[in-house]
Amino acid sequence: MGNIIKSNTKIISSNFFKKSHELVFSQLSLTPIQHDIFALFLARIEKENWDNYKNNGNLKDVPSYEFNNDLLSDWFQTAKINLYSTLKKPCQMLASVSIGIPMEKKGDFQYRPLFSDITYKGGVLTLTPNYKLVDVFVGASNGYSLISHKEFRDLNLESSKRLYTILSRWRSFGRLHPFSLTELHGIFGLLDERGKLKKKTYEITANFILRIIKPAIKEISERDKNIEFLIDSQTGNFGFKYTKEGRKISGLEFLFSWRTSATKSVKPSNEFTYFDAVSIYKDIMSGIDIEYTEDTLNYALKMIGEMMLDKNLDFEVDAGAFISKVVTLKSNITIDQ
DNA sequence: CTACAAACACTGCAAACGAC
DNA sequence: GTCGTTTGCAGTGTTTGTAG
Repeated sequence: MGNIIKSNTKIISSNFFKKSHELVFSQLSLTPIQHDIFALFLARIEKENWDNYKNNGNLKDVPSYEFNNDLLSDWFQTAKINLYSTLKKPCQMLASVSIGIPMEKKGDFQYRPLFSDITYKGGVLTLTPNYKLVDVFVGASNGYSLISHKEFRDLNLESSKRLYTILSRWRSFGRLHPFSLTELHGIFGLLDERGKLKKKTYEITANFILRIIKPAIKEISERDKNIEFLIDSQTGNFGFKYTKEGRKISGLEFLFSWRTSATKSVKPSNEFTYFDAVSIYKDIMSGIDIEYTEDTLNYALKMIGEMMLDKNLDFEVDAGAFISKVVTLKSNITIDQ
């Protein structure tokens, strides 16, 4: 095989992995362990691994990612001797999992397999992603969720992992707008390519709340002490509040607050990289409702000149529009305080 | 390290029941 | 009757134990 990204360290160096906006909202069903395998891959993938392939289009330059059993044992919180049992079934299924790509035209659909190859041999797991999904994996256009992988792995329920991803997306933003039921169905991976519910159980809202929302909130609150869920004083519901049309539940709002914001906890602002600035630029320009610290905004402003000169970016940098948005965001910060 | 199987936990579904 | 809640059951996924 061609371009193997070796696990040159026995640990994943960052505390976080990035999940692109496209991935978060794509149609993809995974079991809890499959989520962890996928997270392992996302924690290791870097845009630069794909430079050769992108330049010459040669499939031999599509990277594979290797993980040794020390790392795997830590990642899956199981003794090395159990790795085979832990990984076999989930990997076997994962090799045929495909992702539904959102299409412009209604009635069209497209699926692509996530991985082209998954091998476990001599205690080494090798993941070869589908080269057609690079942009989805590295998040070419939109923002991303910055997810603390330790807590993500600690969550046992699939729904917890999904909710945690969403809450991480708004980590520096205290209050998230209420979601409609349809939006929630999408977030929890319950919709097919036509936007219909895949599982008819969840047409009944109560089942959805009882089997998905409540357990997810409960588990996250137990595992991550950095997040605090609040009790809805009217109903006593823990961590969420209904929005209703008449007496029918039409959506809900998660009631939570992060004790630390991602921008503060990832690294101090003097350690921001150029890549962080690009991500911040994309987030702000796509109009996603995030609350930034003043340091963050200042840093992104400082890098805008460099971004304009960067020929590798796959989008046009509009410095004027960006600066005016940042000025507005900065004035909001001072109003709030 | 690999293989399989039993025990256990979770998910999806349906049906019964209660509040309005 | 409609919508929300609770409960039981069967199928699937995960964990743990045993053996080669």
